[in-house]
Amino acid sequence: MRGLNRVTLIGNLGNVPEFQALEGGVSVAKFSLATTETFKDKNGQNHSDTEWHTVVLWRSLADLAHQYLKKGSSVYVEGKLKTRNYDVKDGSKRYVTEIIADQIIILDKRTNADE
Amino acid sequence: MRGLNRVTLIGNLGNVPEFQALEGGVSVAKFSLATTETFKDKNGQNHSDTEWHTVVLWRSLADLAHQYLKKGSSVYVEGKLKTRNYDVKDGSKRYVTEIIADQIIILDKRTNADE
Amino acid sequence: MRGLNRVTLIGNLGNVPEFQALEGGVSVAKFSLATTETFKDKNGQNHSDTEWHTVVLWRSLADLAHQYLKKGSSVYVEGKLKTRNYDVKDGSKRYVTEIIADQIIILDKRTNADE
Amino acid sequence: MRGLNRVTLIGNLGNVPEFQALEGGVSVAKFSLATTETFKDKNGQNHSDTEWHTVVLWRSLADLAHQYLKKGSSVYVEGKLKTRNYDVKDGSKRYVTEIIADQIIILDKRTNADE
DNA sequence: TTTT
DNA sequence: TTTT
Repeated sequence: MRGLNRVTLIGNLGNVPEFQALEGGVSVAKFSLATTETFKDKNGQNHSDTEWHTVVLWRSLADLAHQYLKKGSSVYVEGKLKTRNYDVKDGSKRYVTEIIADQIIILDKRTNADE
Repeated sequence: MRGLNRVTLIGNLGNVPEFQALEGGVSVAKFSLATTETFKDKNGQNHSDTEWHTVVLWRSLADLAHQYLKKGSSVYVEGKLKTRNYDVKDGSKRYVTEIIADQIIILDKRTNADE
Repeated sequence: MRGLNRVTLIGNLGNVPEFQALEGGVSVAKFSLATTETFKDKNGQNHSDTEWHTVVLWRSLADLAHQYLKKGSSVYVEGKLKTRNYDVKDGSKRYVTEIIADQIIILDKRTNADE
Repeated sequence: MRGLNRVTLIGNLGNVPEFQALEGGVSVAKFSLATTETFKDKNGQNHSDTEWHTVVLWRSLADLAHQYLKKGSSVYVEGKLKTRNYDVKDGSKRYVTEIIADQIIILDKRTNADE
């Protein structure tokens, strides 16, 4: 291994995972994950800051997400950053950064995959 | 703490850090970091995949980067993901995801900050 | 920063946190944390492996643990490894490795510190 | 995945890796790794604190360590904590906590495995 | 026992 | 000693 590209998140899903079964039996899922940070400002006031992440899961992780995660679920996600580009009509390019998951831990009791 | 938003990278700088001393004595630096992953495909062929990240550093970390990092430097970066949006002339919005560093370790002997 | 010493755990408490208010207003807490790994063996059988860790918390983290964590609580712990030695009656030394926490996230809804 | 048990270290080897080829073609290596933390005390004095870790590597990671790491090498190690016990002559037990590596990145230019 |  |  020569480089390291790792992301770890704990947060809540902003939507039901979008799930697709691709040709060849491969499945993909995608969801938005909110991570919230709380902090006190210099005046001692509590604030919170929410950051939204796009999480992409493949194969068995996609199936797991599809089966057990719902809007609001709490989850630990581990993966890597990947920036994709796509073309837009006007001929320019757009970039989007996603987290390709390689591990998840479902943190809600009720929706837990081991039940 | 309620959420977790952490990125850890080991890679090489693609450029000299851009450095700015803002009003009020605050400094910022920004650089591109390449993380390279090597893997064998199903035919046993070696491949490598490079991902580019935008790393932003504030205050003393910006100063450290400015002083000790150069193009090609090897560095460990720890921070959090932040997606900013900005307006474009045509009235639409663009999004860019950056890593806001909160720790770095310089991994090159010759440029080491502790020398 | 020149070195990195970081541990991240998600698991369940094996006991109520032991809590002590030391002289000078400093508090300490300590608990055992079980992390469970599940895996399939070569015959496809499911197995699980539990590892026990000693987690030590100081000051406000100790207070938080004391107030919100109980036996069985699910928690994310981030900290560093520290090996202490102590003398035994026979004149020899014993070593014990602990995780000194610097962040925790309480993962149970019901005992959540933010409620 | 239900639990998380992860350690990440950046430090220097205190010794040449001890290497063993076990029966059945499996290899193991073991080394001590020093992680050094530097900090300023309340009087502004610089201090450093070194922690020693026992790192165990199996199979291809053992071979890699054997071939490329030497005393003083700088390395990134990722793995999990495992506490083993062993019996002592007087009938009591001793415990030792080790890091079982599952990834390493060699950080010295000269000894780099990719050269 | 390492490194800067 | 925990949890699913």
